[in-house]
Amino acid sequence: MTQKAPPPDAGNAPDGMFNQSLARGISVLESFRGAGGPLTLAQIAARTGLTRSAAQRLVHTLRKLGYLTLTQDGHGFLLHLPVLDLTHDYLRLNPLLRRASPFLLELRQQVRERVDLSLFDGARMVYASRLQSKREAFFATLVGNTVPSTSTSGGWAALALLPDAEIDAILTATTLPALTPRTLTDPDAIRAEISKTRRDGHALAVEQVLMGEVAIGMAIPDAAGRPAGAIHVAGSLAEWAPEAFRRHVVPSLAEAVRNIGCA
Amino acid sequence: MTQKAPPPDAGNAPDGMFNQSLARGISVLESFRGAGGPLTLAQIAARTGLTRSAAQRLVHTLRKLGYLTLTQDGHGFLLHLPVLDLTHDYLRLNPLLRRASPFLLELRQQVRERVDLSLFDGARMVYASRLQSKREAFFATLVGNTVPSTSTSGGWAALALLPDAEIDAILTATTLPALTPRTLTDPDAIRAEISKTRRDGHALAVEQVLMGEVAIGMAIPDAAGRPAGAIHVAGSLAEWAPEAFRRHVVPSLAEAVRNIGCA
DNA sequence: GCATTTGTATTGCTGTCCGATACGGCTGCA
DNA sequence: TGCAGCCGTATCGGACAGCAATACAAATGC
Repeated sequence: MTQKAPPPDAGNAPDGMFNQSLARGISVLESFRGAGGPLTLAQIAARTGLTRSAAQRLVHTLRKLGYLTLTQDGHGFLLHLPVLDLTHDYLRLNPLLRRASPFLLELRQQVRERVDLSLFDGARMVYASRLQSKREAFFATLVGNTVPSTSTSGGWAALALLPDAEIDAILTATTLPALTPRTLTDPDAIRAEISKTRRDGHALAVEQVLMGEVAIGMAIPDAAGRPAGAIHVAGSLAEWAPEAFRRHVVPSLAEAVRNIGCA
Repeated sequence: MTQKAPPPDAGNAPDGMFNQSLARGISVLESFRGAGGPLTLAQIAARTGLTRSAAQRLVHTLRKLGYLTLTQDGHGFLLHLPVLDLTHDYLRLNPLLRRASPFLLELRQQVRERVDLSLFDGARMVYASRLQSKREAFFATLVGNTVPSTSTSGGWAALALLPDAEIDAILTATTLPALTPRTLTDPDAIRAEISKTRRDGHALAVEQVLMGEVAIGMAIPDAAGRPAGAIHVAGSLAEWAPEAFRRHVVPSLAEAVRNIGCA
């Protein structure tokens, strides 16, 4: 009976166990989301809604801990290396990655195309591992990069495991950005793709994220049957017709997913 | 007065601007370093040196913020997805990566071997970007993975930019693990490699991190001439004799480093 | 079925964090 | 040359947020 209803967070009840200082400090780290470069103290204060004083003290603390650094020209702060230590611990300990890693390598050798593993997080898929990358813009290859669940083969495959009500919630809550001219933005078109995915057991996406790219995704369920993440295999339309790519990839991909089992 | 002996912190000066709660919360995140799996509350408390109560409150807070999660079987806590958001922001904003990324891609196309960028952090090199990986153990390919500066071509190249006194400090402070049977662990042998690197402008490492691997590294200096990071190019000894690999890689690598300039 | 875990919840005291305010060093505009 | 507006930094008394001890339900393992 412990599982009451962890309040939807938004209107948070007075929580006597919540550490405000820690939350504020974390919000300083998060204030770099979407920033275009170093942030000054005033900018951090503005982005977090904190007092200049509070921001100052938290920045000071994070600096002593190594997580923030003053840029070399002294004109602002940036996230610093210890962040990557957390990254490594997260990736290293992630149960899905641990289970999937040997099979990802095997899959990569079989299909000889790019193999990615991304983690399901509602409206977005978060890249956790990219075994190879050829053509892409560099920053798209970075760990932690996200793409809308509605715009990738892996996302479709993950969404296909959810009940329709949840899919609708995601489709309506999110604005659907057109990453390419061919990206599907019509909710019904996306629902249709999810239906196809349910029928076929895998998703096929053509030029949804990047022009010239075809990708096939399959979801990895967790023990409860909900999507934990997905594996994509991506190829070039210059080398593959979509159907040929499907025939090339699906058998190995399906076997990999089967081997991984439930995460 | 109030500022007597804070906690048994590492003998640091009393710092009225230091936010203890934030530091403790971060230490909870860091407590997963080296963990073999999920941690229980008691383990977190033990690893951080916090009271059970304190650990509880901080874990509670980090959970509400999404950074920690209770494992599905309810038997411990793990780092969670928002960590990767910080990762992405860090990588995206890192000045060295921003400068280097186009040239890394170009270099990769020219040499057609694995190209890595790692960041210099004293005794260790931290992987920030791996453009391709063929043979390695999966977890060695993860972002945030570290290798001793003394055991890699990139590390040698970075150390070569430092004054000898600092090199000695690193060599004596660190225990030098033998990652392979051929890893150099004798400080003088490493000093000799650094000398060669200074003479040649690049480092060549054979089977220092992984058997069967040859790697060439060049350092990227910051504005002050200190090492900011290094680029490695790694190939297989099955395909390349070390000297042939050197001739193949060094011209393109040197050009890339020249183009990147000072970070 | 007792002993020891696990995660969770409550409470009164106190010491830590709060935020207004002030300072010195820059940059750039006049 | 000087003022205005940033920058990051430092200080200080008061109050409120976080502290640690303690208790509880549920799961685990003898």
